[in-house]
Amino acid sequence: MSAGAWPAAAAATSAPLSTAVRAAMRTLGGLLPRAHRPHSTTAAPSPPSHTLHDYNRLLAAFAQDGDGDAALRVLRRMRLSSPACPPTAVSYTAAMSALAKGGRPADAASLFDDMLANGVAPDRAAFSLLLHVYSSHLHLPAAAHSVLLWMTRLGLPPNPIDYTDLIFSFCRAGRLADALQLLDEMRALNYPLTPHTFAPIIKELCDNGDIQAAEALISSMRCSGCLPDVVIYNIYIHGLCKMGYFDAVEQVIGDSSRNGWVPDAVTYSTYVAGLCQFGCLEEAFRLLEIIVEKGLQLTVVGLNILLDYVAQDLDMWAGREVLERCQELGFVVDVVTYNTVMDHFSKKGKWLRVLKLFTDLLKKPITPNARTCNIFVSCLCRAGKFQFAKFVFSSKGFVADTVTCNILIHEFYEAGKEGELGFLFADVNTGKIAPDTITYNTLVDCLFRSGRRSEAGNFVRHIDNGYPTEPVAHLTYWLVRSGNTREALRLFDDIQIKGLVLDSKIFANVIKAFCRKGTTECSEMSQLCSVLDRMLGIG
DNA sequence: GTAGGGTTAG
Repeated sequence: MSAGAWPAAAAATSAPLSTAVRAAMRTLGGLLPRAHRPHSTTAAPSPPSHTLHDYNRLLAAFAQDGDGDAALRVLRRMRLSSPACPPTAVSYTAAMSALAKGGRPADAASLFDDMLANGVAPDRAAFSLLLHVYSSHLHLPAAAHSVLLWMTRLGLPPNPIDYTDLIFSFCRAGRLADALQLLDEMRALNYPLTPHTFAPIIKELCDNGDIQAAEALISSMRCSGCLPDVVIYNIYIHGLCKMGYFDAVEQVIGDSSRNGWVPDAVTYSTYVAGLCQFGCLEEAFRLLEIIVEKGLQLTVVGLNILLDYVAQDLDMWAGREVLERCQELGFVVDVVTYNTVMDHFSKKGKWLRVLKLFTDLLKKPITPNARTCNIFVSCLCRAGKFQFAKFVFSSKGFVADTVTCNILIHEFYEAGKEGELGFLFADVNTGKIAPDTITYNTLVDCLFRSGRRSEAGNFVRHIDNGYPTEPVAHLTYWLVRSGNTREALRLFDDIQIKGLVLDSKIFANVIKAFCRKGTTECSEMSQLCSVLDRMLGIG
């Protein structure tokens, strides 16, 4: 290997080296790129030959770091070094693990094939990892299941964790029957069952609204000696909340100590969020008091959900009170909390309050994100502070994205200031911001509403390869609403002449527009009928 | 290497 091969890759990896990698590198000094070697005035010693153990240690360290490229280089080095040190199943497994952890699960799976092609027999751990990659990373439970059968045939019996992995994967794919069959197999094999095995099954049952089956399975756990823990009950409580069965939630929590578990912050946050979603804010607040009395907190997600509903259903000032109270109580708040509160103030037109929150945020160890910036810009526009918005947009450190672009287009058009959008389109034209379908929809709406009907039509004709569904649906809506139904029909002709299909979204908008017009004139009704005929393919 | 609640901007 050339001396230059590594440093470039090493420089590209900005993450600091982990202790594990450093330790392994000390052993393998000769493998290091020059850039990584400690400065030494003496000549480098001739590279020692490395043992399999050394290589595997290094691979294990790269696996921990998720550095797939480095692991692959080590494998190559093992094969090509002289004397050769052929990688074993352990080496391949570590490299697969590095690839999977580094976000390259497909490469990890194909490395398994390389191992076979190189005549190396996979061991149980290699099969387990392959099964894990298929089930958890690639979301391919059927492939993972075939790995399970394959290893069984080879006399390398899958362990309870392999089964649990696969059950999880089947459940996530909605294949409950397959998951239940595996559970039966585990029982038949007398494998120990843990809450980990049941959790995904109970979740799937709850997601399907099958509360009775979930409850029955939890009872069977109690009988079989696998005591359900707080995670199992939290999944169940979430299922109950989604159905609005709050009496049952009370009962499950009331029975908790008898059933040997203790409700935690997730239990109560789930319950609070459930109450909010059903509009039971008073109950949510009562519960909040109980949580505080118990010395527990809401999780930050739970708090954010509560704040969102409080601001929507009561008012923002109540939201602010809740926020302040929670901060007094030492509840953790995060950037989403701030975004939520800022957005609600923004919608109430309290831009100074938003500015205050934004500056408060900057003083805290919380980093604003793209949403924070967009909420801020949108708030300034809503308050008519267009110069301020432009200033923020072009400030250093402000990273505008497509959403910023959509906000600005919408707001500037609303205010009749579309002529000032040059600063924005400069960034779009240079490719700094990529427009998306919402950008196009927004532009169609804005063009039409500012009276530029034919421009809107031309625009839709020229986007992408012509007539993308959503902008067409928006244009259709406005045409019908403004009484230009015939023009909408001509638009449909043009689209169909081009060989394109009229999407149901387009017709949905036609109907919506007619409903909004609220007109019952005969001529209009016959036009609506001809549109409906088109929709049904009989026109 | 495995299970829970999952919120905010156009």
